[in-house]
Amino acid sequence: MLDQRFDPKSAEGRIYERWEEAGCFRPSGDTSAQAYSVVIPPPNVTGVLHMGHALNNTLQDILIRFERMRGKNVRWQPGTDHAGIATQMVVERQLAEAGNESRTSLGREAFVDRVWEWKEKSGGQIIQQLKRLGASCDWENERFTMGDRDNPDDQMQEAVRKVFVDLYNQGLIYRDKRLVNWDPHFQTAISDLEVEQKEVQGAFWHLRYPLADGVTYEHPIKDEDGNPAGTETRDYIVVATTRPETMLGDTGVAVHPDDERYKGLVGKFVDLPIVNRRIPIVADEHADPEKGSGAVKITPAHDFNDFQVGERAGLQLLNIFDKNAAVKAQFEVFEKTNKIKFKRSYNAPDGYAGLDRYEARKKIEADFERLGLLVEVEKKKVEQPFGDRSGTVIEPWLTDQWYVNAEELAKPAIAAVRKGRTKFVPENWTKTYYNWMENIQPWCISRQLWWGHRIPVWYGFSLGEGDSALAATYDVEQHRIFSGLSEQEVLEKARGEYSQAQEIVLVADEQEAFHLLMQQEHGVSKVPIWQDEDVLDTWFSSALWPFSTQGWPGNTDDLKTYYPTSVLITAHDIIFFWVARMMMMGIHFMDGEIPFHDVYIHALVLDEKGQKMSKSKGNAMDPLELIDQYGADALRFTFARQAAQGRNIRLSPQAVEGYRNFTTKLWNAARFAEMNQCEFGHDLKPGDLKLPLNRWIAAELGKAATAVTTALEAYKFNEAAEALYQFIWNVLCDWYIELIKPVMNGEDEAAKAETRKACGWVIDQTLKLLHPFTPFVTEALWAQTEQEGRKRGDFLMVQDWPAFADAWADSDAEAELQWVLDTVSEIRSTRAVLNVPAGAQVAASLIGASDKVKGWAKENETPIRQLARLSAFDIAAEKPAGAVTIASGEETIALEVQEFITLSDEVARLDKEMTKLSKDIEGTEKKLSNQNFVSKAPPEIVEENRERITEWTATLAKLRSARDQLADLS
RNA sequence: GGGCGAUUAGCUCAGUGGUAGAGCACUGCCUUCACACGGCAGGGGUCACUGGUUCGAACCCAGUAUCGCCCA
Repeated sequence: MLDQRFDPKSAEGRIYERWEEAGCFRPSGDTSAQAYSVVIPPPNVTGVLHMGHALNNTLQDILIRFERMRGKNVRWQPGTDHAGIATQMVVERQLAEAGNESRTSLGREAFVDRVWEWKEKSGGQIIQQLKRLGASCDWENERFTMGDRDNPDDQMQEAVRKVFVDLYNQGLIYRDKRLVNWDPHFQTAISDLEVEQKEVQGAFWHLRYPLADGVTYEHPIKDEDGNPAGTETRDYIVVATTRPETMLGDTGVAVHPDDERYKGLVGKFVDLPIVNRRIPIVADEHADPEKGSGAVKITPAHDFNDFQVGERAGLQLLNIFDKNAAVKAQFEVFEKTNKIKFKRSYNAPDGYAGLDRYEARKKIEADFERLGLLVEVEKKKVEQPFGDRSGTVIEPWLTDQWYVNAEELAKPAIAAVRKGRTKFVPENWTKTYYNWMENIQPWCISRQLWWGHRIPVWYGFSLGEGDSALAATYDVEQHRIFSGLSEQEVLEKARGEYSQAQEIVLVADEQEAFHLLMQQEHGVSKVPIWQDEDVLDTWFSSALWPFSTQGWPGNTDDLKTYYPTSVLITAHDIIFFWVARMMMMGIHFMDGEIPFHDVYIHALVLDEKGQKMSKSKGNAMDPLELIDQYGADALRFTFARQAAQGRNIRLSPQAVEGYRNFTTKLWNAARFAEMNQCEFGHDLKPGDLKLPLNRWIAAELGKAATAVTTALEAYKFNEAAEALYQFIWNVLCDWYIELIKPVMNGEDEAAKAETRKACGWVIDQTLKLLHPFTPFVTEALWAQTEQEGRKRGDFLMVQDWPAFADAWADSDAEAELQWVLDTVSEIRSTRAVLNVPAGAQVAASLIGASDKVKGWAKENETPIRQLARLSAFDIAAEKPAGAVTIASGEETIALEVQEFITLSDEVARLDKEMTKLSKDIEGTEKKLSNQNFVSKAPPEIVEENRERITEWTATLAKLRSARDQLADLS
């Protein structure tokens, strides 16, 4: 006997373990079956399950379970991402908490060891949390983007190295000195995507720059009302800036070429205060005459826009900050002809060296004030770039980094979507994809971190004439570069580059290399080479996920079977970071084959008010708490039910509670079936059922099955969930179970036997259909409804998907039961409107029905009487005196409720119905009298309208006559 | 500045040319033998606005307004 309710808390964990032990999550390996594969968006190894993960993995699991039941050879590839910065941050914080040890005091090797230790111990807790959600991943094939620490030949690592080396050899990865987004907190470069522009309270500093060489000009001025009031002679130009401290690195002032005010100044110079440098005034369209004074200071080495202005105007680049974003003691001057080259350096002005950028800002303001050159400080909201991980303000900084030529790789990736080889669902995301891919910038892939894939590049000095140490070039740009899959390979390459007599020695870094070289006073016999100290952007390895997880660069069976993957399921905030890059890498390295056929972009999960959930806002809901409270099934069904394409999901605990109630409803339907000795675990074929009632529910089940299947094939999770909800609650429970109660309590043993079979079978099929959505409660019911002599055999999750489509369609039974349902509903409604006591048994009769309907009435007399609470349901020739009538088309139902009702209620009921009908009839008549409608609308639509009018008119006539009789009575 | 999207019942949202829907909330009745995490019945909407296309528009087109997100 089933308990009264399902207890998710005690059941879910057990069920999951049994699935896993039985190997239910492994691919079937059936090579004759169609392969279906999905790679999980690998959560950060530091991650904890949040609502986004929960939704994302629920949707994946629904598809995976669905396709598994459909007999496909399914692999859901799980794993985690090493998450460079995030993980390094976690471990650094732990070190700080544990004592005073820092990353740098520990040293690189020891620190990386610590991170691995952390990863083994506490990393990947999110995997356990995914299991609580019910995710049926192929855990035995779990992957980590950093591979196996102890295996130098690890394939995940090899994949990364091979991709880098191949792209380098193809000229698609290159080293360049450019402005990067520098994160002063982590002291690393980050990519454009990792920078968030935020509006913050800031200010505009209006500064006077004195004109050089005694130049003056006439500046238009305005009076108090803002009207032009002539000009004044100025020997200075005013610039406005949000970052006054960067003036130390100014190398020009720009004005708009069409700005009449400054036309005469272009080509002249200003004497830059404090640093006392002469810098030119140039014309450039970047200067906006409407903003501030219309003149802008140009700091090419510390601002992306200024960089471009500098390039156009041929200005020098002046690097004033060190890696902490503090003022350098020595400013470095760079020039760009075709490449940016170091020229010389000179001292920072007195008192500035070592100041943090914000301290420098204060000092600049004070100094300008002192010099009488500060016009005003205007408080203003300004956009500032922040590192998405560190939260600190990003400093544009001139450094050497590694870049991927994304523009080149994007071309085939764009074409693949254009040709429809990869489809976005919903389709409108393709525009977002194109928009970004067609304007893609070089991808900065090097990071000055320790946790990540080390860049497989080694450097050596250029030795120059005579191979003497003194002739060696120590300029970074002159270094020789060796890229290879292994140290072995790199040593080989280096041997080829240097002279035969020299021994190649691997050293730790450039400094050590330098020492080694300097020890060799005469000819160089030992040539040092050292590896690049940087690691790769985390997304570099995630970009390979669809093929690296399947064994590439090996030519494995997995790769052949599961690549390309069937669908990628992810949220839109990751299209650029991940989807686009997988497209680029997949196509490039897999002989032009796309990484996935479909990309399903699901909604973001917001809180009840439509706000993004975040820890800092304190509005984050914990999926695990909801699972504890309502069960994983309830949360999953809520997601499915709300996962309509193209909209965000606002999640409320109330909704989850509602769907928990739904699982309870199902549970109790099964409980009812069990109590009535329904038979589970057998099969039925169309034709096996005789009773219209059973044929009807089989037809309804078939319709639901078709709806669920088509919806899931089209990624319409909400429609699939809705079809199931409706079928289970509104059809199976509200009607079928109520209708079979009289049968079960009746004397007709044959009918009982058939109904027991039908009911058990319908519930079995329902469990299958519902299983992808609510795997736990359905699996529990499957197990607990196993009966003697009818063994379930295997788990529900590996049963065949119901594929009876329309085989059970049965128009006779459907028409009959529809009539029964309508009849019961009409009687109930009339009773309620007339305030007939719910418990009262009243007599009813059917008048004017066709022979067919009379047959239906006889056949279903008992259930109708029970559901509508009738003492009798007879067929009569005419209405009993004083009875209330329900008019519907040709037939009339008379209810003998005189004793319970008041005349006014009945008048009101009739009037209300008549008003509505008259309005409907009028509208339809108007439509039909329109010649254009009759001649141009499809004939079936016209016919439908005609039929409606006929039926409504008949009903209205009956209502009117009932109303007339009432009027007579009163 | 560019792009994408939204606007439908009190709330959250489905609904891509043929009589406006769901869940929740609300109202009335019901301790009916699966379920009160329940049953039955009911109220509630100029489908943001203005034009257009069409026999017919929540749906297609153009514009307006408001709100949101992404990119620069």
